Amino acid sequence: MTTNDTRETILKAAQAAVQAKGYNALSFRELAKTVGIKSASIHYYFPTKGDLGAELARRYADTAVAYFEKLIAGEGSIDEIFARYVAVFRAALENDNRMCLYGVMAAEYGDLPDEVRVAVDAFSAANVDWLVRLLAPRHPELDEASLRTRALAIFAAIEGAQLVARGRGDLAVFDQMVEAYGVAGLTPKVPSP
Amino acid sequence: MTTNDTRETILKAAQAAVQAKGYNALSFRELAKTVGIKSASIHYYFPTKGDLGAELARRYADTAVAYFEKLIAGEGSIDEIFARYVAVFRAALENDNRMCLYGVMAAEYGDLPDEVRVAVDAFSAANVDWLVRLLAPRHPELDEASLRTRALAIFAAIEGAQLVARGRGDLAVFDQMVEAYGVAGLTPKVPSP
DNA sequence: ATTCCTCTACCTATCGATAGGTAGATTGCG
DNA sequence: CGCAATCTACCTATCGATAGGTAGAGGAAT
Repeated sequence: MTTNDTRETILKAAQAAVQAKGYNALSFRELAKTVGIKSASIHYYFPTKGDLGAELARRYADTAVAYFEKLIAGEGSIDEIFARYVAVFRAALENDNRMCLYGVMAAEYGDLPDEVRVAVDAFSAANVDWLVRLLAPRHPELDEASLRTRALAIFAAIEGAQLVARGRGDLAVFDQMVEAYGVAGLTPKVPSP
Repeated sequence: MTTNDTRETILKAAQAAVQAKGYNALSFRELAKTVGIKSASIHYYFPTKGDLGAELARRYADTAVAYFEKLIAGEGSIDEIFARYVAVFRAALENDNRMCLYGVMAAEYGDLPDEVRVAVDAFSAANVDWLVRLLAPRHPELDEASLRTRALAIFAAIEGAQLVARGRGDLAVFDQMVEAYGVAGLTPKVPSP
């Protein structure tokens, strides 16, 4: 296993753990056990837990941004692209009822190292930017500020839907809320499958 | 200080801590320090951390329900009552950028003792029930199931707005999102102050 | 005298982090 | 080319701090 493989394995396992149980519940020992190395070796790659957390959040944001870019450059109507966007958040729930990394970390915001906070904030900013670009053509009547507010509201609503649906342990509940957002006119309407 | 006083003080301090940093970050030692007693004394009232957490969530839900009942029985239009409902969630942010106890705990759902989960779920259920009652007169066209979905979506959207606004550290952002929900037609319109 | 409450003193388990070492691959150089 | 120095990717062992939790002494109120 090369360096990058191990590093990557650590990050993947850490992300899964945080999405399932929160940043605070992430322990180097448990993480090491699932990766198959010793906890000291994790410190070799990530000197402190804050380093790992920040890298985790950065990577999560970067991956998302890259995927979102592909989405918006790809084909399909605004509704269809939005549906694929929502599907990303749905996928977290599909994955053993986990949450978006952002949502989990935002909930623990008051106990996060500064470096992690910065990366967490970057994720929400990236989502808003992207949503603004997606929605701008459909809302020529809105000025920049109103459009941003709308984008933020949409992002927040989806995060909230994920949070609530998780407690229910029912994906259908998430879908229903998303549909309700569309029906109400808050978000684009997600086309029925 | 009577027994009930101490118990109450512990609960209040614990709630504030959880709302700020999460359930996992709550420690008996720190809690004891802020209350002004020893951690062993907390165990006298709450044998385990799970007991404390569950009581915390139950009490939070009970207090909220009692207040919501007062709201819905009081005077004012649906819009005005809804505004007072939203104000409850806003108040958490006003209180040193804390979050709703439900939101924090829901984010840590995967790491919660069962007894705490039950109490957490009860809070969302209570909110949905209440919102259904509030909105029913305005939506005679919706059947029971659709109304419940709408109520759940509104609750989720508010929780999400709180989560996102917290990262921004800006109450105005929360207000803007709530207004956006109203403009879009997802929620009643919160009257301007 | 009993009950209630809080304390001291301690336990075990685990936390993040560090020190120091090692097998093996890589690199620099005479 | 061959050998030495260095680097990589781990390891074991341990640190001090802290987690939740417990036993039992002792003070205060009734």
